[in-house]
Order: sequence, then structure tokens, then C-alpha cells
Amino acid sequence: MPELPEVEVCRRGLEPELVGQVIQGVVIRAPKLRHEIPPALATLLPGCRVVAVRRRGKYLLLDCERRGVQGTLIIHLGMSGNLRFVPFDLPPAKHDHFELVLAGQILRFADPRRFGVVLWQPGPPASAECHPLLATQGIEPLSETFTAEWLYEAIARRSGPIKPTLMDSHLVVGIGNIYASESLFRAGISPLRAANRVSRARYEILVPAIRETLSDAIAAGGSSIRDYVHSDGGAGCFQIQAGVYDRANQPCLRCGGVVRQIWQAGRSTYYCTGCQH
DNA sequence: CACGACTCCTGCTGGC
DNA sequence: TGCCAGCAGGAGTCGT
Repeated sequence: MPELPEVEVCRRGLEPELVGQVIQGVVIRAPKLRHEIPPALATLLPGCRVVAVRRRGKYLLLDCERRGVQGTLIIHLGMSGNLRFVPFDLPPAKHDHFELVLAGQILRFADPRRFGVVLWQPGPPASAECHPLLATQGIEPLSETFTAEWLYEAIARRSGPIKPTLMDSHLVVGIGNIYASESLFRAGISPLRAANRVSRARYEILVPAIRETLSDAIAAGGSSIRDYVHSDGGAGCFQIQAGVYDRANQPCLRCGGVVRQIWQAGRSTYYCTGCQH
């Protein structure tokens, strides 16, 4: 599921249920995701109050506190991860790897492909950003500092194609394979064009296109935020009709041209040969 | 530094 | 119907 919008929708679903809650217990079933889930969480977390649910890129950050001791639970959903609130008596399924036991329910993390991450960073909330996985994260595309000017300058020495460049989380966070294609479609820019050969004027179009693509997706998920976290995640995420993604050989909804599928950096890319140059 | 290839893992789909 | 190759919304590491 998770690109930035899905993670943000997930965060918004978690926040009202989690903030203020005291963690009663922890269950670790799969020691090894992308990294081992720290066994120490089983003793660190019980008794902790969740004081905030934040997002950095595609990482969820649960700030925790217990009598002055602070730390942040870092969760990444990888390709196939999801978080659900479930009742105590729902037996765990095959890929349910981790859970927080709360007062009236369980927050359960499932991830079939196990590309996800559950880690712990001790210290006050601000120190979470110092974790090696987070310290190198790029700019937030929905922040006010993400401007055409910023992107144009940042990309000056990037000669690779624009689409995989936009997906580099050390440059800009949160733009995954779907929204990279969709944003470029909205902006009318070919995914094959070298990043540093996109004109300044076209970045003025691309940056708002990225912002609108992401925020439209959040808004679409937002109509069923509760459902998203409480059910199996199908509800919110796919309500946006894709312009090009997964529409190979179908007519472009804007110009009637044909949507083509190509491969870049090992990932599929979709674009309209008629209106993206 | 920047880039592409490779890697981790399971599950589903499409073609035969 | 069954089998298998290929692909799936991420991202770190390594070699060039």
C-alpha cells in the first residue's frame, strides 16, 4: 500500500486511537523483517504512553514516554505492510509479526513480504530524526520549502531520468512508483527525460503537480480513515482513478494517445506518449 | 558523487 | 486444471 499518502492516511487513523494510550504489552512473532525487531521492545514498551504519532517520509514515528524515559517506535510498512486495530480474540494470521496490546484492543502489524521495519530510537522525539534510516531522508514534498526553485537546484547534477530520480528518498521523500508516474503525467513531462534537462519553467508545473497528486490521494483516503486502519486497508487507497498507472495500452484520458509501459531502474513506469514530453 | 544492478521476501496473475 | 515465470505500491548496499 504505502507511498506517502497511504502512510499519512494511516497516521491520521492511528493518531486519535493511540495518543494518550498506555501500551499494556508487546508481541513479537517474526524476529526478522528487513531488520530484526528489537527483542528489548517487549520490556521497553509496556507502561509507555504514546504521546504523538508522526510521519517522516514513509516512516511512522510513535513517540513514547514512561516516567521521563523517552523513545520513538519507528515503523515502516515496506511494500506490503499494514497496521490494523483488532479485538483481543482475533487469532493472528500467518504474517502478523508484531503487536501493541492496548487497553481495549490490539494494534497489529502484518507484512507478508517482510520488507517492513520496526525499530526503536531512544531519547526525546527530536532524536528520532537522528536514527541512521531517518537522518538521510530528503525534503517533505508537502512542506512549504519544497518549491520549484529548491527542486531545480537540488537536481542540477542529476543526469538520470526524472522518474527514478523523483523516487530517490534521499532527495524527496514519499514519492513511490505510482505517484511518480502520476505526477509526471499531470505535469506533461516524459519519465525518460534527464532530470537536469527539465527546464526551470517545467519544475514550476511539476512541483504543484506532485503536491496535488499526493494531497488528492490523501483526501481520497481521508474519506475513510477509520476504515483504513480498522479494516484490511482496501478502502481508502485506491479511490483515486489513476491517469496512467497500470493502464498499459489503454487510451490516455486526457489526449486519447496510448499509455505505454516501460521499465526504469527495475520498476515499471507508465506514461502517455501523446502528452508527456 | 551519482547511477544501475542486485538483494531481501511471499503471493498473485497470466500464459501455456 | 495445474504449473511456473514474472511482477508487485521500498530501499539499502555495492561496484563502477
